[in-house]
Amino acid sequence: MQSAVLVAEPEPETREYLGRQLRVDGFDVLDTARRSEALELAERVRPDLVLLGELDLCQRLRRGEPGRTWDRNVPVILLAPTSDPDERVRALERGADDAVGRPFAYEELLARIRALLRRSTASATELVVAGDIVVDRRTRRVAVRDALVALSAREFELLLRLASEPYRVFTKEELLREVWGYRAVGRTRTLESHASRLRKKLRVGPDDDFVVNVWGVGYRLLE
Amino acid sequence: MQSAVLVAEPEPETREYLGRQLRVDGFDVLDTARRSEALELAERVRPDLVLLGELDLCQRLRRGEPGRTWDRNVPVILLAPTSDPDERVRALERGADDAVGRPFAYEELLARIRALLRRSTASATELVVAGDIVVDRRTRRVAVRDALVALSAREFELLLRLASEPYRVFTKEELLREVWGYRAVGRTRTLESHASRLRKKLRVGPDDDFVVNVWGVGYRLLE
DNA sequence: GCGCCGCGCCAGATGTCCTTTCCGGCGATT
DNA sequence: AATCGCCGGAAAGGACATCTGGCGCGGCGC
Repeated sequence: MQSAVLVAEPEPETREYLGRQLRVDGFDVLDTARRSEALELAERVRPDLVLLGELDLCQRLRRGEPGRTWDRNVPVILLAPTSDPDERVRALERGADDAVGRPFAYEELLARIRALLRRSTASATELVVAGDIVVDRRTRRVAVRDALVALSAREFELLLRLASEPYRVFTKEELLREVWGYRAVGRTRTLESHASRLRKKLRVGPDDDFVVNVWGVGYRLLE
Repeated sequence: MQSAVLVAEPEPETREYLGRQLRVDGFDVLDTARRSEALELAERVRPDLVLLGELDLCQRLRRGEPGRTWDRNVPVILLAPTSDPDERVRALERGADDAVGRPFAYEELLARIRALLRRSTASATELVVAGDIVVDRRTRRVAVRDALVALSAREFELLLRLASEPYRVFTKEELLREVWGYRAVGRTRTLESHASRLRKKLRVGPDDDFVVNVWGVGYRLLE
């Protein structure tokens, strides 16, 4: 999933440069030069992170304003006006999560954006997506085209292993070793039986066959 | 409440200086020069934040090690060896939440520590809400759909842990470790009987089942 | 000291899942 | 097309996890 970043920076060249770069790096970018528009966008779009060019906006963003309902807890990084550490300290004390001086190295800013997003969305979800199948390892829930599917413990572990590398073929020995912990060979019927049940449970539409057998080798997820 | 900071820094002068300063600023400080001791302290003391002097420890801290059970999600700030921005980028990419170069300004480091603690304990508010269940950790009162429920100390702690991340599945070992402080495995009956009692007490309506068992794994709050 | 309560633990009952077995059918090879 | 090995699906027994009522202990208030 793409993260939406709001860039509130009055200086046109920097703003456009950041917009371009961040889009290249896979973010949804909204940008504005005006303070009032920044707050309006924060309310309307609810960005995942805000890149601020001005310190006073930081306080307003954190404090909130009457009648406005943006997320006052949104992650914020401030682009301080100079390289003076005091300015970074001031920003951090006024509620910014991070602050970089100018001129800044884009690579470092990008790394800081990613680190902050990582921290603030931690434990939100741990999704493994393979085609139409979504596996949430935190809640251990599985959805096929938004239809929830109830799996047993082994079935879940088996699907998780297959979904971790969709299309790849896993040998039976591999699956028995990694999902069951079996060292010896020969208990393939156990695996086949589970694969069969998993295939059936994942069958939401009539033609669905997500768990695919590869003759003489093993199984894979998705054709 | 004081926050505990683990300072893992091989250079003696820096380590002692940081320890002194941070204590003055109201932190509980543990420090060590040795890597193995840093991991041991992370496990035993469970600090609220780690100040790292070496990059490789960052990865080990995040990845975890067999048999060790510290909080792999603990906030981490790296003291990079020089002022080279690339070193900061590398640290951030390897899982650190923040990175400052050397020499560093203590004031900025302090501000960054505070900002990171602010962000990472943001969810630890007084009122924990999970669906129809409201837990007030200050008064230790619990309400299910506005109906007050009386819980014992352990039941409250168990519910609090479950409610801190509703829908997430907790393994039994995890709950026994985090709620009871047990290290060894095998005392699952104790947990099960508390889970059972908690489930019963939270049952306000006839069909309520907030404490849900996940077969072969553990428990979660809410379906 | 006495009663009450919470806690940890136990054991029987209950329920779920895993494995194995059987059989029919398909794929590959000749 | 025949044969052999491999696989899918269903069903059943056994294995294992879980629920729950109850018991003894220890702490606390009276």
